[in-house]
Amino acid sequence: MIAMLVQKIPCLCKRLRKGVSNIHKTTLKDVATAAGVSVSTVSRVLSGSASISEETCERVRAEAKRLNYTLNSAARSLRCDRTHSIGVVFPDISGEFYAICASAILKYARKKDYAVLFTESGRNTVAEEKAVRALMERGVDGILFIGDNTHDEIVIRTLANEVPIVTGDRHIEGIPSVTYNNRETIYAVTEKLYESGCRSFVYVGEPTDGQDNLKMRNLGFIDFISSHSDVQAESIFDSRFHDDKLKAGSELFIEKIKAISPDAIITSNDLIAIGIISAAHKAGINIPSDMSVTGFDDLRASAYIIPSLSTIRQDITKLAKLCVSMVDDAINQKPVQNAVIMQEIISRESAALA
Amino acid sequence: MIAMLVQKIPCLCKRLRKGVSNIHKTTLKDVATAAGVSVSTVSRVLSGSASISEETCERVRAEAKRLNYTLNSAARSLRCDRTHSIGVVFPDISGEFYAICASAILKYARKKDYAVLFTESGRNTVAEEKAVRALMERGVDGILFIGDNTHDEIVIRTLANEVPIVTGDRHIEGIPSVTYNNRETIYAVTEKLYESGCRSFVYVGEPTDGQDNLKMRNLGFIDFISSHSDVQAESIFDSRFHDDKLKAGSELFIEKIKAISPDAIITSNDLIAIGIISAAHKAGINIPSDMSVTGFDDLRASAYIIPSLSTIRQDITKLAKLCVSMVDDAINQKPVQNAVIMQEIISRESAALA
DNA sequence: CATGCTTGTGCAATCGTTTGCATATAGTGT
DNA sequence: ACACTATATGCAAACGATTGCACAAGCATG
Repeated sequence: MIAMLVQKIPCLCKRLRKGVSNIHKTTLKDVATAAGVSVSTVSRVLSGSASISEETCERVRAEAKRLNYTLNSAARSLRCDRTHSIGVVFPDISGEFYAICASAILKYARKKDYAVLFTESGRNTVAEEKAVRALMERGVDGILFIGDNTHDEIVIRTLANEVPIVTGDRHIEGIPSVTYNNRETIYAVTEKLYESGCRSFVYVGEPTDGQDNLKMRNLGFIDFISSHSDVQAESIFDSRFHDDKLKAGSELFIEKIKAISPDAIITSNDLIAIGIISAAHKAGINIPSDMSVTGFDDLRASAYIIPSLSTIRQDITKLAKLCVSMVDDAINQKPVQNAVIMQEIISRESAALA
Repeated sequence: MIAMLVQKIPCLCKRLRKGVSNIHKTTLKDVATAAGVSVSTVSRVLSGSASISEETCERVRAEAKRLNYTLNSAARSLRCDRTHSIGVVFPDISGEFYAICASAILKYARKKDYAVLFTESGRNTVAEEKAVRALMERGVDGILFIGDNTHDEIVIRTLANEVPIVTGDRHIEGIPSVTYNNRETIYAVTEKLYESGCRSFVYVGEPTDGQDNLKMRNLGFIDFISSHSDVQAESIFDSRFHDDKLKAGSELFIEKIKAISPDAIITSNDLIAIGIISAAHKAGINIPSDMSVTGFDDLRASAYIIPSLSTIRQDITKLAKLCVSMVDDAINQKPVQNAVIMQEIISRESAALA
């Protein structure tokens, strides 16, 4: 009986609007009627876009408040072709770096009155394209791509013709971006280790396919090594890091690094470093007296683990702030300029980098 | 000259629409013209909402694809009074728990074709109200409140009359919720420590004002203690944990816990536990031989720190999945039922909980 | 007093989609 | 051949906010 009734109702929309939940949302029209003026006047009062007499203004505002008027932003978006929202594409929002970045983006976006639509690419081209398509359907005013991306630049380039785009922690020629000086920093770290006496090094990181940051970090290492003939060095790229960096770091140590037994291990990530330290500890190897280990990111816990981790800090808040402000500028047709943020070397117990 | 020109243009919207960036977005009308049918037919084909001849369908779909048609969801929202989006309010999205939760929400929401609008309350009533207001303006179909909240229940209760609401990791009488069994779990943890020989305990956590989870955790502790006369126990609530749990844990240890020197420390958070362990290590106190320490949350790094942390795992993915599915049900007027998720005790090196 | 400017307000079109209703054509049963 | 249904399509009215244009009233200038 009830099933039949439901089936007979032809229009889901109408049903929802007028049907079961009949909380009528106050519209401009309601306010206009209540205040005895036209809809246009109310609109102008509330947006402050024209000269309206003080008296009318007050009456309208009072009624709007009394009736608990809430703007219908779908209507505004339709009319103005502007949603006041930005889309953000992360590889995966759950990592500490991206989570902090997301939080900061939210903060700065709110200051500029943008709503934020987050999506995850899951480091998967197909998923990312779908996510971006959804963002475009939602009519975001601009899109932020944060972090490494496995997918083709061409997608972003094409997209850039339709909507303002800014990339964070990544650079694509011709697209506004905010990046870090990865190469120089790793060079400096290697140099500091050298100065403190290390002569054999292992660089450990994820495979660098298509990820410029990781490439740059390794290049910084190579830069130093190739200009110093008295050192031994090796780079290990392991795809297991894509999944669980901590576990992979641990496994990698047991399999390979222990045999090489270098003076210092430079990693591209704190989690990898923590995994290695954990495995080294179990193997009876002391960090840093037997071997130095450096991380990358300065995770919140890195200062508190034992031994505390020497690492590289990236100012994530600055990245977020710059990204939001750049995409805002791009949306408003203002000129934008690429930015590079300097990383900071943090010396703690696991390696002497002072 | 140019400045004058810009000033003379009266309508920002029109300017944006027809002006500088004149990329005309394909509409139903364009597709209709191209396919030689009416707008309604195109709409029906693309939404599959009515019987349309196979031939017409194909022609329309082909044209839509050729012209790269993208739905204007503002228009649809306006017409149907439904945005297919949900709002999510977090205290702060950058913590590991919330970040993982956000990621999972994104995943399940996408499966049900919802866009997600995240906001942060910053544990601040005023900010939260503003955030919620923004969500309402955007016309979200439902709202998820995740995590502890400092603000008044009344706000949520009032809101619940306007829009479907589900709370995650928190319960408010009369509002659908997904929660964890905090009280029982901490009871069980205390019991296990007791069984392994501990007789003096310190419970360490944030002040529990208005945060039921924290209250429940401490109550589980109290439950056990008050039913066993042969133990010594104390609860310490420290407001410094609101800021930097790691650092505060460390300071608290040095100031107080060291003097008490209990057999076991039960904390309400992994970070607090890590801070304490770090300080204990510096003070020459061995965990767990001198003192057991338990955490709460099972952060990713907790298995890899030294000593590895015994803690309590909450299935965050399950929480997210249930929340999304419940709010979806609520939106579609289906009945919803509160859910409680069981926590899991993880025994590692820092305390014997097996 | 005629003209022009300023200020305050309303009318009505518009944004792109959805959908109730009308209609046209084809097919079925008697 | 007639009525009747099913299928396929179009027409036009909404949804709520914005804004160009029109216009009225008030005021100042020559």
